[in-house]
Amino acid sequence: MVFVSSPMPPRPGRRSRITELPREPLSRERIVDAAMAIVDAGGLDALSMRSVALALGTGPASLYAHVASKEELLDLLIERVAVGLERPEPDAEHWQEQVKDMVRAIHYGLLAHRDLARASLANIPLGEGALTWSDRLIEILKLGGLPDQVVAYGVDLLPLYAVATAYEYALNAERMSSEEGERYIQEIREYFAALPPDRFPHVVALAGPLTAGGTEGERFEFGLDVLVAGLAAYGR
Amino acid sequence: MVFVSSPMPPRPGRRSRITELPREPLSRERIVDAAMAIVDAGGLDALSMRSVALALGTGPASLYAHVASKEELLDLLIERVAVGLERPEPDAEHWQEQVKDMVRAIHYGLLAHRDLARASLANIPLGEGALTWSDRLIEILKLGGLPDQVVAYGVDLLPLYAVATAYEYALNAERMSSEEGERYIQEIREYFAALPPDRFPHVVALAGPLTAGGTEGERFEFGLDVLVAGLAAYGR
DNA sequence: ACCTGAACACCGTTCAAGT
DNA sequence: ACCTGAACACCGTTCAAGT
Repeated sequence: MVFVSSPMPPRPGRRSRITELPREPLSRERIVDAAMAIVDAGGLDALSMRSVALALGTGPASLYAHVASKEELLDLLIERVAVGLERPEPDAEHWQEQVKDMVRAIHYGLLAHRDLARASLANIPLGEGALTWSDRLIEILKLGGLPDQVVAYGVDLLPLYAVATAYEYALNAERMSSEEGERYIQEIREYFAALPPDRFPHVVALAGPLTAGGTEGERFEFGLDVLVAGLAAYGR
Repeated sequence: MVFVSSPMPPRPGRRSRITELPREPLSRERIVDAAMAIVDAGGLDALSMRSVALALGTGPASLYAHVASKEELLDLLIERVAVGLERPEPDAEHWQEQVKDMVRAIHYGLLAHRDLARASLANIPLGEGALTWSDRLIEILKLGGLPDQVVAYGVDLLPLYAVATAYEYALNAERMSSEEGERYIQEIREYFAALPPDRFPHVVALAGPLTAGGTEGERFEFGLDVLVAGLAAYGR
C-alpha cells in the first residue's frame, strides 16, 4: 500500500525530506520485483507495463530506460525463476531420479507463479540461470551414458514437457477456484459420458479414466516416467 | 480491396442494387473463414475482432451476434483444423505407426496455419472434430493392448506433445524469414560455443548437437519415438 | 543519464439505438 | 433478430521536453 494523498508528516529529528523525496531510483531489479509480485497476485493477464509502472509509482514510459520491451521483462521473470531452481549433485548411480528432480523443479517452480509458464513456452532461455540449469542437466544425462545427440534432444524435450504441463495446469487453475475445479471436472466427465455412444464409443467408455485419472501430479509423473524411460533406452 | 468512397456506378442491365446491397449476411462460418484467412496471412498476432470485422466489411460489435468472445472464435479455429485431420483405419498390426500418424497430423495440421498452435495449448478441445479425433486415438491405443489408465494419459500426452512442439517451431518461424533462420541458429551455436567453459562446460561441449542436431522434423520424430515406445512398454 | 507527459495507434467488449 | 456507432476501459511503445 502506498500513501500518496495523505502522507504522514516528517518524523521529528534528523530524517527530513532529503531521504524521503528522491525515492529509490528505478532499476531492472526493482522492475522485475514489481512485475513478479503482480504476476503472483493476479496472474500473467494482470501484468502490463502500466501495472508495473503504477506499482512503482511512475509512468509506463519510465520503464523503457531499463527494459527494452515487455518481452524482455518476461524473459527476466523466467530467468528469475531459473536462478532459484535446485540443481542436484550429479551421481551416476541415480541419474534417472536426478533428471526427474530437475524436471519437477522447473514444473513446480513455474507453477509457484501462477500461469507464468505461458511466458516460458515462448523462447529458448539463454539467461545465466537457465544455462547453468541446462549445463547440469546435460551433465547428468551424459552420466546416464546417453549418446550426444540423445542428450541434445533430451535437454530440449524435458523442459518442453515441464513447461507445457505447467501451462496446461495453470490455465485450468486460473479459470476456477478450487471448488469450481471439482465441479468443472465433474461437468466434463458427465459431458463425455453423455455423448452419443454410436459416434464417440471410446470416449464414452473411457469417461472415467479420462477425467478422474488420478490427481494432476500423477498425470505429470506418468509422462515424466515415459520420457525418462524412453531416453534411458538409448543408453549403453 | 473494398471501394467505399468511389463505388462504380451500377452495371447496365438486370443486376441492380437489389442483389448487390444486402451483402451475404454474417454467420459463424463466414467469421471463421475470415479469421483463418487472417491467421494464414499474418499469424495469430494479426487476428483481432477488429481485423476480422474489417475483412467482412463491418464493425467489431457485429461479430458478437454470432460469436461469444474472441476466445470462442479461437476455439472455432482449432475445431476447424481438427475436422480436417486424417484418421487412419485402426489396424492392430500397425498401431504404433498409426498413433504416430495421428500425432503428426495435428502437429503439421496446426503448422499449416502459422502459429495457430498457440491458441490450441489453451484449452481442452471439446468440439466434435476434436472428439472424433480423440475417439479414434483411444481406439488405436486400446488395440495396442494398453491399460485404460495408460490410454487415458496417452490421449492427453500425445496431443500435448504435438501442439507444444508445433508452437515452439512456429514461434521461431514467425520471428524470422528462412535465411534469417539459418543465421539465427548459427548465432546461437556461436553463443553457446563462446560461453565461459569453466561455468558452462557441458553446454559448450555440446554446442554442435544442441543446435545443429538434425532438422526440426528429426527432433519432432525423436520425441515421438520416445513417447510411443514409452507408452508401448505398458502394453501386454 | 534518467525520467516524464502526452500522444499514437491499437485492443476486447458493451450498449443504446436503429432497421 | 440482426446489425451498428459510439463509447469504455484498457494496451505497448515513442518522443520531445524536462531535470
